[in-house]
Amino acid sequence: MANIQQVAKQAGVSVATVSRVLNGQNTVASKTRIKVEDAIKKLSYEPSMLGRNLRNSESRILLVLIPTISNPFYLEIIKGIENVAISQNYNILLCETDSNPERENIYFDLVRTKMVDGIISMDPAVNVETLIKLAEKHSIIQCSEYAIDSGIPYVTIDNEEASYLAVKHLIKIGHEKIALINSDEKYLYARQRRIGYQRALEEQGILVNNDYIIHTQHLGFENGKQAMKKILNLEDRPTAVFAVSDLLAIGALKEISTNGLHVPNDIAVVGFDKIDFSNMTNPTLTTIAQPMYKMGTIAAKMLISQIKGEEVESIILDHELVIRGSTLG
Amino acid sequence: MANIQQVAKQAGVSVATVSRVLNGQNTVASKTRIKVEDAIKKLSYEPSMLGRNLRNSESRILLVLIPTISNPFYLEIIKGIENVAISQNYNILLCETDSNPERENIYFDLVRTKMVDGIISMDPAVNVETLIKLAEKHSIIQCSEYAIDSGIPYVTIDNEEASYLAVKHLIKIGHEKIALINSDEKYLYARQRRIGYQRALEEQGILVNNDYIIHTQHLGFENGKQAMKKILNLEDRPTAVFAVSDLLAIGALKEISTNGLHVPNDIAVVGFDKIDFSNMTNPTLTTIAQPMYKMGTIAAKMLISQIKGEEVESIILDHELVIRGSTLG
DNA sequence: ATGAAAGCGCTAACAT
DNA sequence: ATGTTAGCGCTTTCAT
Repeated sequence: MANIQQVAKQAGVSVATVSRVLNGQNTVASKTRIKVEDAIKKLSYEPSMLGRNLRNSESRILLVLIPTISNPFYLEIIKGIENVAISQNYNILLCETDSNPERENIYFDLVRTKMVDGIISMDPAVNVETLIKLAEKHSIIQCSEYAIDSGIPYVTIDNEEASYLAVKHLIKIGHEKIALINSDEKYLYARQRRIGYQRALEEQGILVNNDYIIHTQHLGFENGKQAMKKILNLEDRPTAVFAVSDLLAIGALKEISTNGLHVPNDIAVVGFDKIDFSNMTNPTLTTIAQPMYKMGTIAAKMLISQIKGEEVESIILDHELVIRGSTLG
Repeated sequence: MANIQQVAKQAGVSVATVSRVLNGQNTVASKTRIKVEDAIKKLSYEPSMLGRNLRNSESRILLVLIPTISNPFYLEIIKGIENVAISQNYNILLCETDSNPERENIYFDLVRTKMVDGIISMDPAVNVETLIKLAEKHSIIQCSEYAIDSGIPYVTIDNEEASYLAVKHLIKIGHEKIALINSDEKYLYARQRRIGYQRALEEQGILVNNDYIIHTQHLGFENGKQAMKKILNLEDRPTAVFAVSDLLAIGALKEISTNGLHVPNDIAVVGFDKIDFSNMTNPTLTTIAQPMYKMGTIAAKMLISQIKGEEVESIILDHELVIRGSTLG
């Protein structure tokens, strides 16, 4: 493994000149440049990022924190982040926290120890106090889930409005007994989506029935099945269900058909996220589309700006209702 | 941001002693150790990995190359890799190649420039010659897809046997007209799986009908739908389909029911991988289970051993047939 | 246009 | 048990 010294020697120039060639500076005479390039080729030299990074005091790595890689919701976001990162010569370290504070702390150390230059946090369960403290000295962006007034810039959607839109759609097609499969309301987005749900009902003079609101610990398929089981056992069975995640909704779909009922004739279902799989079910799933890819690109751009020392502002992106088989009689 | 010098000064010792404390060496008197620890706390010092990595000539990052993050098959493998990596104080850089050689080369540079310590390649479309050349100087493991006699250690399953098992199951439950949805046979696993398919048929004296073999460019849901469309248009329509990926099979499932046919009564379907979603469809999917998590842990352990300079041997893991709704009348 | 030299933060060999 | 010091590979300031 050649280093910059050997290249300099081979080319008969100083290391400074080699470095200049490496970094594309135009202060090098083209004759010299060619000598250096020849030497580089001859020694098949590759500059070490370890040296460069130490010197520049950067790692050119961005840390992306997600609760679990199993929810496809995050995949599109990650793609967006990755594409921006690559184009700006950054790489991304993808880390699953499993919403485990201990594990999270290990990952936070990555920025403290300069192993990464900044963090995009997508974990709703993140310890906000720790995050705020970390943000004093390091570059941090929140994506999707965020903390109000934390001073940490975020990119997200209007959860309350989106939820309102979903429920209003169900009401419009004739439903009044609408259940909500929500996640734990310790999360901001869960509280916001519940409020949207309630607002849609109340606006139409429909009484909110607390028995119709089921909380789940995670956003997975199994949680959706379990929640739907409870709903099907209700005395006054709902005719529609709004689940705050597609995976939950798909679990609900499955449980409904397992019980010999039909979607949407017996029970209509609406999900949230528009993951790829929401189009693969039978029937296909009506859902709220989030601009996940865009969210990712914006989060990455924000983080990189912040790393450069620029001011960045939070952004709220648009959502959209996608009507498909699960609400189309 | 304090550095090791300032800590040494604060504690009234040399930088060497601070370094010893940092690295848990037992040659430090406990009195001195306490002084150092106090100084570290007081200055809220965090050692810089940039300095350490340069000095140790390592990055403690493993590169994981996957063709696409959209196929959940990779997710479980990644989890396995990640858990082993973390336990050994490594981190993983996850990179999508999109089976694009250009992009791949950018990622290969990561190991050439010491940005990562080694590579786990899972891309079937990887340029084998480049990979072999790279493996001369760097640590590389192949996972799932591999190159025979390349000298690069790999962990995989017996694709031919697995495919044979799947088709034999279909024959056993009474099918003779069995279609194969395969991917491009430029990939080794595709060739192996086709051989297994043929062997199962021929062993039972069933003639291989080339019209029954459909090739797709990718392993996605849409590809499965398109392939199934072709199969449904066949004059002598098959009564069963074996798809070499669950996503393909799920696409097939969808296309079959779109056409008003029933699975498994009209057409039975078998997939491959046992991704989570294969249990969420209606009917659930019969499939070949690959030990994905285990594959990931083994690949990671192999790579880390190789980085340490140890010899490692390739491993072939067990597969299993999981019989579910799509082949259960 | 080019070179000499300092220094980023750390570890380890060697000296005491 | 602890300190001194060289050096990992690079970039950049300052001098020429």
